[in-house]
Amino acid sequence: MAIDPAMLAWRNLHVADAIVCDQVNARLNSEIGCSLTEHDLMAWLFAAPGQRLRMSDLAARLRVTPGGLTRIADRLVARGWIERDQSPDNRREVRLTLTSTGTEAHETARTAYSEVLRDTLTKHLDETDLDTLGAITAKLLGRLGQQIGERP
Amino acid sequence: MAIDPAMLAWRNLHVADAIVCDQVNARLNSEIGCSLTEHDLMAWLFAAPGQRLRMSDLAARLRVTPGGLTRIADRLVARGWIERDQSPDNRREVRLTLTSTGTEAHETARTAYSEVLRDTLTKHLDETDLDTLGAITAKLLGRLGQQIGERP
DNA sequence: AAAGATTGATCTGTCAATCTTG
DNA sequence: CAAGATTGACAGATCAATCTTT
Repeated sequence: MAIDPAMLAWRNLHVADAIVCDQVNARLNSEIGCSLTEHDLMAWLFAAPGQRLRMSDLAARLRVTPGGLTRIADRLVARGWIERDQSPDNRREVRLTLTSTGTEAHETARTAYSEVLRDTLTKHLDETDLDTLGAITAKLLGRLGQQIGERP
Repeated sequence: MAIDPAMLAWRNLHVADAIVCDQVNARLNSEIGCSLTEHDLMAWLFAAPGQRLRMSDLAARLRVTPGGLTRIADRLVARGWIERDQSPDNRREVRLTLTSTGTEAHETARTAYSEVLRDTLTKHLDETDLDTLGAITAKLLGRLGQQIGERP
Protein backbone atom coordinates (compact mmCIF):
# COMPACT_ATOMS: atom_id res chain seq x y z
CA MET A 1 0.00 0.00 0.00
CA ALA A 2 1.51 3.28 -1.19
CA ILE A 3 1.70 6.18 1.23
CA ASP A 4 -0.82 8.95 0.62
CA PRO A 5 0.86 11.48 -1.69
CA ALA A 6 -1.16 14.34 -0.20
CA MET A 7 -0.01 13.47 3.31
CA LEU A 8 3.58 13.20 2.14
CA ALA A 9 3.54 16.52 0.30
CA TRP A 10 1.82 18.21 3.21
CA ARG A 11 4.19 16.97 5.87
CA ASN A 12 7.23 17.99 3.83
CA LEU A 13 5.74 21.38 3.10
CA HIS A 14 4.78 21.92 6.71
CA VAL A 15 8.21 21.07 8.10
CA ALA A 16 10.01 23.07 5.42
CA ASP A 17 7.87 26.07 6.30
CA ALA A 18 8.69 25.68 9.98
CA ILE A 19 12.44 25.50 9.31
CA VAL A 20 12.49 28.54 7.05
CA CYS A 21 10.32 30.48 9.50
CA ASP A 22 12.72 29.69 12.31
CA GLN A 23 15.68 30.88 10.29
CA VAL A 24 13.98 34.07 9.18
CA ASN A 25 12.87 34.83 12.71
CA ALA A 26 16.31 34.15 14.14
CA ARG A 27 17.98 36.40 11.60
CA LEU A 28 15.49 39.25 11.87
CA ASN A 29 15.59 39.01 15.62
CA SER A 30 19.35 39.17 15.97
CA GLU A 31 19.95 41.68 13.20
CA ILE A 32 16.98 44.04 13.32
CA GLY A 33 15.21 43.11 16.51
CA CYS A 34 11.87 42.15 15.03
CA SER A 35 9.85 39.06 14.18
CA LEU A 36 8.63 37.74 10.84
CA THR A 37 5.12 38.98 11.59
CA GLU A 38 6.38 42.43 12.49
CA HIS A 39 8.38 42.54 9.28
CA ASP A 40 5.32 41.53 7.30
CA LEU A 41 3.26 44.30 8.83
CA MET A 42 5.86 46.85 7.79
CA ALA A 43 6.11 45.27 4.33
CA TRP A 44 2.36 45.59 3.78
CA LEU A 45 2.49 49.21 4.89
CA PHE A 46 5.46 49.92 2.65
CA ALA A 47 3.68 48.44 -0.37
CA ALA A 48 0.32 50.06 0.33
CA PRO A 49 -0.95 53.04 -1.66
CA GLY A 50 -0.04 56.08 0.43
CA GLN A 51 1.97 53.84 2.80
CA ARG A 52 -1.16 53.62 4.89
CA LEU A 53 -3.56 50.82 5.87
CA ARG A 54 -6.47 50.35 8.25
CA MET A 55 -6.11 48.03 11.23
CA SER A 56 -8.76 45.65 9.94
CA ASP A 57 -7.17 45.40 6.50
CA LEU A 58 -3.78 44.67 8.02
CA ALA A 59 -5.28 42.03 10.29
CA ALA A 60 -6.72 40.21 7.28
CA ARG A 61 -3.44 40.40 5.35
CA LEU A 62 -1.41 39.12 8.28
CA ARG A 63 -4.02 36.50 9.11
CA VAL A 64 -4.31 37.58 12.74
CA THR A 65 -7.35 38.64 14.76
CA PRO A 66 -8.18 42.31 15.37
CA GLY A 67 -7.05 41.99 18.96
CA GLY A 68 -3.82 40.36 17.87
CA LEU A 69 -3.10 43.16 15.44
CA THR A 70 -3.63 45.77 18.14
CA ARG A 71 -0.84 44.15 20.14
CA ILE A 72 1.55 43.80 17.22
CA ALA A 73 0.95 47.44 16.34
CA ASP A 74 1.50 48.44 19.98
CA ARG A 75 4.97 46.92 19.91
CA LEU A 76 5.97 48.64 16.67
CA VAL A 77 4.60 51.96 17.88
CA ALA A 78 6.63 51.57 21.09
CA ARG A 79 9.75 51.10 18.93
CA GLY A 80 8.91 54.23 16.99
CA TRP A 81 8.63 52.32 13.71
CA ILE A 82 4.98 52.99 12.94
CA GLU A 83 2.36 55.58 13.88
CA ARG A 84 -1.38 55.44 14.39
CA ASP A 85 -3.70 58.03 12.95
CA GLN A 86 -7.45 58.32 12.58
CA SER A 87 -9.28 58.74 9.33
CA PRO A 88 -10.77 62.25 9.31
CA ASP A 89 -14.01 61.06 7.65
CA ASN A 90 -14.54 58.04 9.91
CA ARG A 91 -13.07 58.34 13.35
CA ARG A 92 -13.69 54.69 14.14
CA GLU A 93 -10.99 53.66 11.72
CA VAL A 94 -7.38 53.62 12.81
CA ARG A 95 -4.71 53.59 10.16
CA LEU A 96 -1.02 52.81 10.42
CA THR A 97 1.93 54.37 8.64
CA LEU A 98 5.67 53.80 8.71
CA THR A 99 7.82 56.42 10.40
CA SER A 100 11.15 57.28 8.78
CA THR A 101 12.98 55.06 11.27
CA GLY A 102 10.43 52.37 10.51
CA THR A 103 11.13 52.68 6.80
CA GLU A 104 14.85 52.25 7.46
CA ALA A 105 14.22 49.27 9.72
CA HIS A 106 12.04 47.70 7.09
CA GLU A 107 14.66 48.20 4.41
CA THR A 108 17.31 46.50 6.55
CA ALA A 109 14.91 43.73 7.46
CA ARG A 110 13.93 43.13 3.86
CA THR A 111 17.54 42.65 2.89
CA ALA A 112 18.22 40.19 5.70
CA TYR A 113 15.01 38.36 4.82
CA SER A 114 16.10 37.95 1.21
CA GLU A 115 19.47 36.67 2.29
CA VAL A 116 17.88 33.98 4.43
CA LEU A 117 15.71 32.92 1.50
CA ARG A 118 18.80 32.64 -0.64
CA ASP A 119 20.50 30.46 1.95
CA THR A 120 17.49 28.26 2.52
CA LEU A 121 15.76 28.12 -0.87
CA THR A 122 17.77 29.49 -3.78
CA LYS A 123 20.90 27.69 -2.65
CA HIS A 124 19.14 24.32 -2.63
CA LEU A 125 16.57 24.48 -5.42
CA ASP A 126 17.27 25.42 -9.03
CA GLU A 127 15.24 28.02 -10.90
CA THR A 128 12.94 25.40 -12.41
CA ASP A 129 12.10 23.86 -9.06
CA LEU A 130 11.42 27.28 -7.54
CA ASP A 131 9.14 28.25 -10.41
CA THR A 132 7.32 24.93 -10.24
CA LEU A 133 6.93 25.27 -6.48
CA GLY A 134 5.63 28.79 -6.91
CA ALA A 135 3.20 27.73 -9.61
CA ILE A 136 1.73 24.75 -7.74
CA THR A 137 1.32 26.68 -4.50
CA ALA A 138 -0.18 29.56 -6.44
CA LYS A 139 -2.72 27.22 -8.01
CA LEU A 140 -3.49 25.79 -4.59
CA LEU A 141 -3.93 29.22 -3.04
CA GLY A 142 -6.27 30.21 -5.83
CA ARG A 143 -8.52 27.21 -5.18
CA LEU A 144 -8.34 27.57 -1.41
CA GLY A 145 -9.18 31.25 -1.70
CA GLN A 146 -12.39 30.49 -3.56
CA GLN A 147 -13.21 27.68 -1.18
CA ILE A 148 -12.72 29.76 1.95
CA GLY A 149 -13.72 33.23 0.88
CA GLU A 150 -10.86 35.00 -0.83
CA ARG A 151 -8.45 36.68 1.53
CA PRO A 152 -8.03 40.24 0.24
CA MET B 1 12.66 43.63 -13.11
CA ALA B 2 11.15 40.20 -12.42
CA ILE B 3 9.95 39.40 -8.94
CA ASP B 4 12.22 37.09 -6.98
CA PRO B 5 10.99 33.52 -7.64
CA ALA B 6 12.23 32.36 -4.25
CA MET B 7 10.23 35.04 -2.49
CA LEU B 8 7.16 34.20 -4.53
CA ALA B 9 7.39 30.47 -3.88
CA TRP B 10 8.07 31.06 -0.21
CA ARG B 11 5.16 33.41 0.37
CA ASN B 12 2.73 31.08 -1.40
CA LEU B 13 4.01 28.10 0.51
CA HIS B 14 3.88 29.95 3.80
CA VAL B 15 0.29 31.13 3.37
CA ALA B 16 -0.87 27.75 2.08
CA ASP B 17 0.64 26.12 5.13
CA ALA B 18 -1.15 28.56 7.43
CA ILE B 19 -4.52 27.93 5.76
CA VAL B 20 -4.22 24.16 5.88
CA CYS B 21 -3.02 24.31 9.50
CA ASP B 22 -6.03 26.38 10.46
CA GLN B 23 -8.40 23.93 8.82
CA VAL B 24 -6.76 20.90 10.39
CA ASN B 25 -6.78 22.54 13.80
CA ALA B 26 -10.40 23.58 13.49
CA ARG B 27 -11.50 20.10 12.47
CA LEU B 28 -9.45 18.25 15.09
CA ASN B 29 -10.60 20.68 17.72
CA SER B 30 -14.30 20.37 17.01
CA GLU B 31 -14.33 16.67 16.29
CA ILE B 32 -11.76 15.15 18.62
CA GLY B 33 -10.90 17.98 20.97
CA CYS B 34 -7.19 18.20 20.23
CA SER B 35 -4.75 20.35 18.29
CA LEU B 36 -2.50 19.51 15.35
CA THR B 37 0.53 19.35 17.65
CA GLU B 38 -1.25 17.02 20.03
CA HIS B 39 -2.26 14.79 17.14
CA ASP B 40 1.32 14.73 15.91
CA LEU B 41 2.60 13.67 19.31
CA MET B 42 0.19 10.75 19.31
CA ALA B 43 1.07 9.91 15.71
CA TRP B 44 4.78 9.72 16.55
CA LEU B 45 4.01 7.49 19.52
CA PHE B 46 1.77 5.27 17.43
CA ALA B 47 4.46 4.83 14.79
CA ALA B 48 7.33 4.32 17.22
CA PRO B 49 8.83 0.90 17.90
CA GLY B 50 7.12 -0.34 21.04
CA GLN B 51 4.70 2.63 20.89
CA ARG B 52 7.11 4.39 23.22
CA LEU B 53 9.37 7.46 22.92
CA ARG B 54 11.49 9.58 25.25
CA MET B 55 10.51 13.16 25.97
CA SER B 56 13.62 14.56 24.33
CA ASP B 57 13.11 12.52 21.17
CA LEU B 58 9.52 13.64 20.89
CA ALA B 59 10.53 17.25 21.43
CA ALA B 60 12.93 17.04 18.49
CA ARG B 61 10.34 15.38 16.24
CA LEU B 62 7.67 17.93 17.08
CA ARG B 63 10.15 20.79 16.86
CA VAL B 64 9.29 22.15 20.28
CA THR B 65 11.49 22.87 23.28
CA PRO B 66 11.80 20.41 26.19
CA GLY B 67 9.71 22.70 28.37
CA GLY B 68 7.10 22.98 25.66
CA LEU B 69 6.85 19.22 25.34
CA THR B 70 6.36 18.83 29.09
CA ARG B 71 3.28 21.01 28.83
CA ILE B 72 1.85 19.28 25.77
CA ALA B 73 2.35 15.92 27.48
CA ASP B 74 0.69 17.24 30.65
CA ARG B 75 -2.46 18.02 28.70
CA LEU B 76 -2.64 14.62 27.02
CA VAL B 77 -1.98 12.85 30.32
CA ALA B 78 -4.80 14.87 31.89
CA ARG B 79 -7.11 13.61 29.12
CA GLY B 80 -6.03 10.06 29.77
CA TRP B 81 -4.66 9.64 26.26
CA ILE B 82 -1.01 9.03 27.12
CA GLU B 83 0.99 7.84 30.13
CA ARG B 84 4.41 8.68 31.48
CA ASP B 85 6.83 6.01 32.61
CA GLN B 86 10.46 5.95 33.57
CA SER B 87 13.12 3.88 31.92
CA PRO B 88 14.25 1.25 34.43
CA ASP B 89 17.89 1.55 33.37
CA ASN B 90 18.04 5.33 33.42
CA ARG B 91 15.64 7.01 35.75
CA ARG B 92 16.31 10.46 34.30
CA GLU B 93 14.52 9.52 31.14
CA VAL B 94 10.75 9.81 30.89
CA ARG B 95 8.96 7.97 28.14
CA LEU B 96 5.44 8.35 26.82
CA THR B 97 3.01 5.71 25.60
CA LEU B 98 -0.52 5.81 24.24
CA THR B 99 -3.29 4.48 26.45
CA SER B 100 -6.09 2.49 24.83
CA THR B 101 -8.35 5.55 24.84
CA GLY B 102 -5.46 7.51 23.39
CA THR B 103 -5.08 4.98 20.59
CA GLU B 104 -8.77 5.32 19.77
CA ALA B 105 -8.57 9.11 19.86
CA HIS B 106 -5.59 9.01 17.55
CA GLU B 107 -7.36 6.76 15.10
CA THR B 108 -10.35 9.11 14.94
CA ALA B 109 -8.07 12.11 14.65
CA ARG B 110 -6.06 10.53 11.87
CA THR B 111 -9.19 9.95 9.82
CA ALA B 112 -10.40 13.52 10.28
CA TYR B 113 -6.91 14.77 9.43
CA SER B 114 -6.89 12.82 6.15
CA GLU B 115 -10.30 14.15 5.24
CA VAL B 116 -9.14 17.73 5.69
CA LEU B 117 -6.13 17.03 3.46
CA ARG B 118 -8.48 15.65 0.82
CA ASP B 119 -10.62 18.77 0.98
CA THR B 120 -7.68 21.17 0.93
CA LEU B 121 -5.07 19.41 -1.21
CA THR B 122 -6.30 16.37 -3.13
CA LYS B 123 -9.43 18.16 -4.25
CA HIS B 124 -7.44 21.02 -5.77
CA LEU B 125 -4.23 19.46 -7.04
CA ASP B 126 -3.94 16.46 -9.36
CA GLU B 127 -1.75 13.47 -8.63
CA THR B 128 1.13 14.86 -10.69
CA ASP B 129 1.14 18.18 -8.87
CA LEU B 130 1.03 16.45 -5.50
CA ASP B 131 3.92 14.18 -6.40
CA THR B 132 5.93 17.10 -7.76
CA LEU B 133 5.21 19.13 -4.65
CA GLY B 134 6.23 16.20 -2.48
CA ALA B 135 9.42 15.66 -4.46
CA ILE B 136 10.58 19.28 -4.44
CA THR B 137 9.87 19.75 -0.74
CA ALA B 138 11.58 16.44 -0.02
CA LYS B 139 14.67 17.60 -1.89
CA LEU B 140 14.57 20.87 0.02
CA LEU B 141 14.23 19.13 3.37
CA GLY B 142 17.17 16.88 2.52
CA ARG B 143 19.41 19.87 1.85
CA LEU B 144 18.15 21.85 4.82
CA GLY B 145 18.66 18.83 7.07
CA GLN B 146 22.33 18.64 6.13
CA GLN B 147 22.71 22.39 6.44
CA ILE B 148 21.15 22.58 9.89
CA GLY B 149 22.07 19.29 11.46
CA GLU B 150 19.64 16.58 10.44
CA ARG B 151 16.50 16.47 12.51
CA PRO B 152 16.05 12.82 13.50
C1' DA C 1 29.84 18.21 35.93
C1' DA C 2 26.47 16.79 32.31
C1' DA C 3 21.99 14.75 30.75
C1' DG C 4 17.15 14.86 31.07
C1' DA C 5 12.90 16.70 32.53
C1' DT C 6 10.22 20.11 34.90
C1' DT C 7 8.91 24.85 36.69
C1' DG C 8 8.28 30.01 36.96
C1' DA C 9 8.35 34.05 34.41
C1' DT C 10 7.42 35.86 30.13
C1' DC C 11 6.01 36.52 25.19
C1' DT C 12 2.62 36.26 21.46
C1' DG C 13 -1.53 35.55 20.00
C1' DT C 14 -6.81 34.29 20.65
C1' DC C 15 -11.51 35.09 22.36
C1' DA C 16 -15.19 37.44 24.33
C1' DA C 17 -16.54 41.71 26.37
C1' DT C 18 -16.30 46.64 25.97
C1' DC C 19 -15.83 51.25 24.34
C1' DT C 20 -16.47 54.66 20.63
C1' DT C 21 -18.27 56.33 16.47
C1' DG C 22 -21.58 56.21 12.74
C1' DC D 1 -27.84 48.63 16.50
C1' DA D 2 -23.46 47.75 13.52
C1' DA D 3 -18.59 48.69 12.48
C1' DG D 4 -14.06 49.18 14.15
C1' DA D 5 -10.61 48.97 17.53
C1' DT D 6 -9.10 48.00 22.11
C1' DT D 7 -8.86 45.47 26.65
C1' DG D 8 -8.82 41.60 30.19
C1' DA D 9 -8.52 36.90 30.81
C1' DC D 10 -6.51 33.07 28.96
C1' DA D 11 -3.93 29.41 25.96
C1' DG D 12 0.19 27.82 24.12
C1' DA D 13 4.74 27.97 23.59
C1' DT D 14 9.75 29.81 24.85
C1' DC D 15 13.66 30.69 27.95
C1' DA D 16 16.41 30.45 31.86
C1' DA D 17 16.70 28.46 36.32
C1' DT D 18 16.14 24.30 38.97
C1' DC D 19 15.83 19.58 40.41
C1' DT D 20 17.11 14.70 39.89
C1' DT D 21 19.94 11.15 38.24
C1' DT D 22 24.14 9.59 36.10
